[in-house]
Amino acid sequence: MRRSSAASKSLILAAARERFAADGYERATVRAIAADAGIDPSMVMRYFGSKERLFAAACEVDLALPDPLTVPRGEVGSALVEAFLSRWEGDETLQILLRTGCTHASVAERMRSIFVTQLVPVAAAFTGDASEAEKRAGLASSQILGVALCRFVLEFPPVKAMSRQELVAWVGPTIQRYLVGDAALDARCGVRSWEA
Amino acid sequence: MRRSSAASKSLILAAARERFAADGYERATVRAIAADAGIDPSMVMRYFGSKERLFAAACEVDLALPDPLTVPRGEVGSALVEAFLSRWEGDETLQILLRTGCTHASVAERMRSIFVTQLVPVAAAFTGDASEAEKRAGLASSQILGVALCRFVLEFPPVKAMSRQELVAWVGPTIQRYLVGDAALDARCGVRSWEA
DNA sequence: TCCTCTGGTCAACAGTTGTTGGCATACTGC
DNA sequence: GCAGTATGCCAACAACTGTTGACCAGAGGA
Repeated sequence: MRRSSAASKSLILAAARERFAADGYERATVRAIAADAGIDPSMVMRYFGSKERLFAAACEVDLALPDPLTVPRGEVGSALVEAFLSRWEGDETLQILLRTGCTHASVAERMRSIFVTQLVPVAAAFTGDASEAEKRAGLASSQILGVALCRFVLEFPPVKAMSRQELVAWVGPTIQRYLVGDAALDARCGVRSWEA
Repeated sequence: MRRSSAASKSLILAAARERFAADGYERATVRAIAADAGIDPSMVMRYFGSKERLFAAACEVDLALPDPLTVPRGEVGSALVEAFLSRWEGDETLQILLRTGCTHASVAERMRSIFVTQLVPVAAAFTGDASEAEKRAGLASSQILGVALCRFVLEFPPVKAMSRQELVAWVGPTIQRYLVGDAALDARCGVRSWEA
């Protein structure tokens, strides 16, 4: 009895997260994960039942976004970008979701539900209209996921190289406009109003 | 001799594009592609040599972006968004690249090179500084790829449901600011200047 | 007519995958 | 001491993968 079962389990989980994040679902083989963890493949099955359930365990996530009501209205955009970057750099979970969500419908579905339960409420704090809140949250997601994609997954050199402050300075205002900007004003006279 | 070899080849290619776009590289098996095309798997190998070369043939792409000098300076953003949406809806190539680029380093590399050769020049038309052009092109990419991701791949309901004009109205100004906005002014007094 | 060339079918290969069951080993409680 | 249990290793499984080569059918020129 070298390790406790809990220790083995978390070893496997850590290795799995790394592999899933780096290679995606199919190419992260149970054997490779087990080898990384220094554990027999059969133990993976014993502890997690199947590869699919191991995957599910590997990508549990809570965005832990800042409460929109605790930050000044004019800084929601940059606060969100900050929060997302931290979250993204903190562990590999979001990378796993993004990488595998592109090819696995069930993971995409999961991302959609995360989006609905965690980002839509933020947008809803700034508008009474539920459908508009969804739209605004969707736009904000597109920009945030796009940054994550280019910076952490595709690794576009300039996006990867930009400092965090620089990124926040550029992208924050975009999110700000999407979330609390005045759409009507935008439409009327060209965008100008997300500082509101 | 039922079909010409060219006809078979393009049948296979069409089926391959669909499968790669829907399932990604690994789960789009040669057998499945061949079955879709109504052709024996061995013919796929005969015509394309290997699965990898079939994949390469399936995702040749030319963005055909508008020449930035032919559109009014104030409309570059919306013109680009329009162009990208058309390109994206036109065929499955970009979907293949995005879906598989998330898990395959070589495809990601290819996306990076497409980015450098096709988007950076657009940004460079508005600034003398090469490194700033890269940065601006990177930011624009992040927003454009993010929209594509949410609309065509992850299918976030609100982003998928938005009309094209609506999307252009929201996202166009963002791209405009990234490409031709005044960064110094942004930094000094809050963003306000991408109409320039 | 025969021969050849082209497009197509079929069966099989070697390797890898997720998954399973049996067997050894060490620790724990009696 | 012993039995029971939890942990780990090993070999094997069936299924599936990309890929190969042998063989067949029919068209077209000699």
